[in-house]
Formats: sequence, C-alpha cells, structure tokens
Amino acid sequence: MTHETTSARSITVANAGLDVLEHVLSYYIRTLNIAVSRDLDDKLEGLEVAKGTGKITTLLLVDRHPGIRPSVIAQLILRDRSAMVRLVDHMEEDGLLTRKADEQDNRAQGLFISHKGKQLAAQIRPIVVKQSRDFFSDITDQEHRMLTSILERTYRRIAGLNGNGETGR
Amino acid sequence: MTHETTSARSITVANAGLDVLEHVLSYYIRTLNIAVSRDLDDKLEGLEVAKGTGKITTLLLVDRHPGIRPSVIAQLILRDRSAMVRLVDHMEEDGLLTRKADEQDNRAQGLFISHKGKQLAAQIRPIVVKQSRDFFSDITDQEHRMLTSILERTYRRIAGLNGNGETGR
DNA sequence: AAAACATAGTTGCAAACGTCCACTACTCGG
DNA sequence: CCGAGTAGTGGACGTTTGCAACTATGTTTT
Repeated sequence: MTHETTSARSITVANAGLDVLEHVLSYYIRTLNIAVSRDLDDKLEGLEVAKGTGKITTLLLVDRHPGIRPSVIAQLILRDRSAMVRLVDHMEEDGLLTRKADEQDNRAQGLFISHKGKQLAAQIRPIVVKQSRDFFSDITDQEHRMLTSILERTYRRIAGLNGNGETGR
Repeated sequence: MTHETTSARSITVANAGLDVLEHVLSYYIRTLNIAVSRDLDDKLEGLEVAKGTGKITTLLLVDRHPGIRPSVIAQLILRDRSAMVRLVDHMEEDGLLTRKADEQDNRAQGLFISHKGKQLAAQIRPIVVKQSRDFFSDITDQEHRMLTSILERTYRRIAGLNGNGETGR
C-alpha cells in the first residue's frame, strides 16, 4: 500500500512519532540506559571502573559490607555468577579488592576492599551521584526523588530484596 | 563504619544496603534496563526482533513512516550509523523491510516495510506495551504515566527531538 | 553414614554488540 | 569549481553476556 507519496525527506528526527513506544516506559528505560551509561563512562574516564554498572556497584558494596560474597553482589546487580567472577577477577587485578576464603563455609569467599579501592570508592561516590543528577537536568529534584523511589520498588522486587527471593533470571 | 560485628554470612541480598546508589536514579535505570530487556526478550522469543531495542523501534518506525532514513532512526535510538547499517542488513535479510535509494538525494535511502514486516509490527505492538506494563506491575497506572512522561522529557532532549517540528536541515 | 541434592565459585565457548575509523559517493553553499 | 558536510558502508576491535559443564563443598534424606 503506502510507498510513494510520503516524501522521505520530510521525516525528520523532530517530527517522527515513536508509534506506541512513545508511551512505553520500558522503551525509555532501555534507551535512556544507553545514553546515561555512555555519559557516566565519560565522567569516569580513566578511573578503573568505567564501563558497566557492575564495577561501581561492586566497589561500593564491598566497601560498605566487608566480607560480602560475590554471589550476593551478583544477585543485586542482576548478573549471573560467572559474570561476577570475571568482574572480581578484574577488580582484584586492579588491586581494588581481595578475596578471602570464608572460614565457616569453604565453598564461599568474602570480598574485602583494599586501600586503593577505598580511596577510589570515596572518589567515585560524589561523581556517580552528581552524574545522575546532571544527566536528568530537566527533571526537578522532586521528580527525581519520586522516580527513584518508584523505580526502587520494582528493582527491589526483581532483585529479591523484599520478602523472599525469586531469581528472576 | 559497619564491619566487624557483621559476619560475612549475615550480609544477604535482603539486608545489603546499596550505599549511595540507593538514591541514584541512573543506577535504577541501568540495572532495571538489563532486567526489563531480558524479560522483553523472553516475551518476544522467536519473533525475529528479540535482543536490543534497535530492531523493535526500527520496525515500528519504518511501519509508521514509510521511507524514513536509517540515519534518522539511528539518532532516535541513540546509535551510530554503522550500527544502524547492520541492523538494517539483518532486518532486510529477514525480509522485514527493504531499502530504496532516495530519488531526490542519491546518498540517502529510504526504508520501507514489507508485508511480513507489517504483520510482525502489528503482532509486536500489543506485546511491547503489555510487557512494559506487566513488568512494572507494582507501579500504579498513574505512576506509570508519570514516569513515562518525565523520562520522555529527558529522552527528547538527548535524542534532539525537542521543540520545533521542522528544523531546517 | 551414604546417597542425593543444592550452592559457590570457576572456566571455556560463542554470540551479540557497540565503537572507532577510514572510505566512497553525493549534495550544497559560496 | 572547490571545500565542507552528510549518508551509507565495511572492517577491526574490544567488551560484555549467557550458557553449560565441572569442582568442591555443604545440607538433607533415607
């Protein structure tokens, strides 16, 4: 049917409707994700934790909860254990943290932050917070808080931070 | 400083605080993204448009705007042109759309949906909408609308589709 | 106490992207 | 006509991610 009349050049970024996606939350989450991730990477350039939510979250979690286990972090960042292993490998190589076998449970291990890791964590915290705030510059503080708390709800369910846990893989 | 009393095994998914990330919108965007993407992939399993926001958006855009150019779509989905080329390659191979050289501008091309593509688009629309709604099941309709429109604001700025409709190109 | 089952970490493999960069073809303004 | 900018393409890389299989260890059953 339609294929000739609509002059292609009239379809610009500014006037192209997104079809149903315009009202689909997941579309914005998915798209904004790539933008916000890119932006964050820039802000973190050179800091050994660029790329991926994983490193940052892991660093902060280990700093905050000495002895936390890889598998727990994996659940929180929604990755599988194998991905987690590599993450820890890298971070250990970079001297940000260390593994220590758990004394009670020999198959488990605990993660501990290094001095260098601690400093990096301290350095990163303000950057991460500010980045998020700056990125969503056209959102009021109130809206920002609201979004955060609403999304937190879904996140907690998915990650199993609520009642009991499902793995939501 | 929380640490000694906290034996490693007591740090569970349920009680591990996320440090500053707890109040960082971008953290939720980034993390939820991977969950929502996985979920969507499941719902779309087998449908030739699984994986990545790109295919779906492209399909719907081409269906909606016959003759739209790859570069325009690229801007909307926040990818670079080369990524777009491959996307179109695949979709053309799959018989979802076709390229046609633009008559006015020989360096450009227009994308047109195929019959198969049109059917797929029709099939996908409800799924995508429902998926988003279902995924964020613990959010009220009103909140969902609010989130969508707030995020849309940021998206539009990022993608450069603000204000005026036809910025002379 | 042995067997069966579950959990933590690990590794290999392979698919899927995204990014950077260079290159061609073409348009347009001056 | 020239120079600048744009559209599409292709190649090479480096990463990330997911799956499946495997080990070691812990827990539960019978």
